[in-house]
Amino acid sequence: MMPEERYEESQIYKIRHSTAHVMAEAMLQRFPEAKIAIGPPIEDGFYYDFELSRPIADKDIKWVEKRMKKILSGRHAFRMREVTADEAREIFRDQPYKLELIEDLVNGSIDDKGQPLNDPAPGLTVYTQNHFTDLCRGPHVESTAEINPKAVSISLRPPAGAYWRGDEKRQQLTRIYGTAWETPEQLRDFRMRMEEAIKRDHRTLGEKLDLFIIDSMVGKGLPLWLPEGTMLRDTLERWLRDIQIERGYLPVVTPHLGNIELYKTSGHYPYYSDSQYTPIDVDGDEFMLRPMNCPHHCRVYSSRLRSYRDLPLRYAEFGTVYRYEQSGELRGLTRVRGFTVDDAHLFVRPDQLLDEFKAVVRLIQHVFSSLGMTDFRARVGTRDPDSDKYVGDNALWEEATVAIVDACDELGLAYHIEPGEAAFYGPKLDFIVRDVLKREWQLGTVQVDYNLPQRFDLEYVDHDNERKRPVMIHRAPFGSLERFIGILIEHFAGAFPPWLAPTQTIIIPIRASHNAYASEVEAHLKSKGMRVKADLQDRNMRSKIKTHRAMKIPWLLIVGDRDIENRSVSVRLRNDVDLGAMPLEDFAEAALQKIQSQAQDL
RNA sequence: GCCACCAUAGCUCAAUCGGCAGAGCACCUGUUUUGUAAACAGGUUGUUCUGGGUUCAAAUCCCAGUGGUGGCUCCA
Repeated sequence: MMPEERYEESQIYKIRHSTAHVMAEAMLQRFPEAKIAIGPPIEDGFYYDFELSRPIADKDIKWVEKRMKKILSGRHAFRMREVTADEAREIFRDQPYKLELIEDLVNGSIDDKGQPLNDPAPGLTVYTQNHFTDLCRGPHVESTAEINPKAVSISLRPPAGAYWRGDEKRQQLTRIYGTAWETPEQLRDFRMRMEEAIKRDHRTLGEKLDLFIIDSMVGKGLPLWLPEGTMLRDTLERWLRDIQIERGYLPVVTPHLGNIELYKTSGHYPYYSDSQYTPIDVDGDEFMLRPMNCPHHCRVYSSRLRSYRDLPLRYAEFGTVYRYEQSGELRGLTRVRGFTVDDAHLFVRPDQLLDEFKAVVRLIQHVFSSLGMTDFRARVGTRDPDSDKYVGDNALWEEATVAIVDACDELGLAYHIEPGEAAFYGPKLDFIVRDVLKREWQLGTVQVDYNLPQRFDLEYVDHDNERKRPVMIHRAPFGSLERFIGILIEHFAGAFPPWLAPTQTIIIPIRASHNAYASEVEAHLKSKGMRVKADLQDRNMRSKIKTHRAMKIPWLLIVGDRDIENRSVSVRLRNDVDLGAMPLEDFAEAALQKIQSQAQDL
């Protein structure tokens, strides 16, 4: 692969950064009393945060956009100047956010525990274009002549509230988003990408394809799975369940609710109380909707005395968990309040850890590749050496981290290490997938845990007759069924490979007189295990084709007199390829082959 | 939770300046029997999200709430 140019050094980064300054200039002309905060480039564009005296309206945005284009057309140079701290304080004397930044730059900032985050900056620089000066490290374009006004827009994304320095206890500012490209063609492509993303939005497709709904009477963030969506979900579940049973996993089922003592023992309560629901009173005892499945599985382990010969024990459950999410954060299936984890907990001896970990990673790789999801990266989350929020002793952490990294190396998995991303009880490996909007989603996760075995006092009797502590591996290839299916919908734009398609084949009789044959074909394919329906409604053939095509059914079988005579079906694919007539048996064989091989094509 | 925007028939949307709430699709009833992207005719469907206010008059203006959308914060 070609080494990619770092975004921060690219021309488009400079364009976006400079356009952000131009937007700030135009905004100050519309809102002279505005206080400016920060305005960095981001993926696909830039933003700038302002404190405004009144809400910003669409007509303000239009005005500002127009003014920006005028400024951009003015061939104004971006001039950099080094200033002393006092000069900077004078320049920005009316800009409290800038003054705060200057102090942090001069002194080096510290976090709320007094730990230094940055060293003091060697010098301060300001950039000026036209009538606007901003505290800025740069770099910028030489002149606005390098920015094409026709490749800039600030009306594609609505303004949003954003807290100063991302801290919800501080002032909420108005964030204006913009996008800027090198050429108008690139801007047009970006618009088209956004439109494509909207077309693929799993919330729209989910409704159109009858997969799921979210009903306000049932509650926010609590999806209802319709029959078609449930078929898809069940297919995924059955598939993974079978794979897991082949690999020695043991299915268990545990309740959605548990006594609060369980979660006190596990440490989830009150440690994660922010994302848990208020306990429920049951005859004077407190019960909680479970936020995780692992405490229940620990108690399954504890149900009898274990020998070293019993390990590894791999308990698997599609376990539904409930977590409080702030209402503004809920989104379709990708962020919900109740969801099902394809969970398993492996209880292993320390000497089994590496092999078991590798087997889990192989399983996850198999799951992703079977679904054609190739745009993912792996992240090894290790602990932050300067933090004390972790449990367990250093030697065990070191051992677990080495096991994870060795496993990745031995499997040839591309990964990068991120200190500070570990769970509090152990290091982990996360699989991060990119969707069509280029948003990254954390899906599968594997975590090594020394903490819960200790908290639940889990033991096994080793061959030397000593009681020892097992290690736990938490793992979930999908992460959450809901989120995973949401991403699958967008990934396939609703056109699922046949093995996943809720309905695989629709049979369309040309006339009512062909209904009997259509039903016969339906029964035949059903007996072979296909998900198939004959559409016998009193409507004409063409309108049925239109309907089922829109539902992205993989195979449409048209049957008429000629087909009855030859015991054939006329096959039309959802991508509008017409395969013509073929013997029913040939179709069944070909379709089953595609289904059984989990083919991506038709 | 916070900021902004939005809410009209089952769905997608219209309704000029505050002046009788409409269309397409869907659905129902007939007619039609069709070889690959919507047959024809007729019909049903409304607490204009909820509650309050302004007005002779409110889908439309104002206030509050509920729900949705885009962000922010958080994410075991």
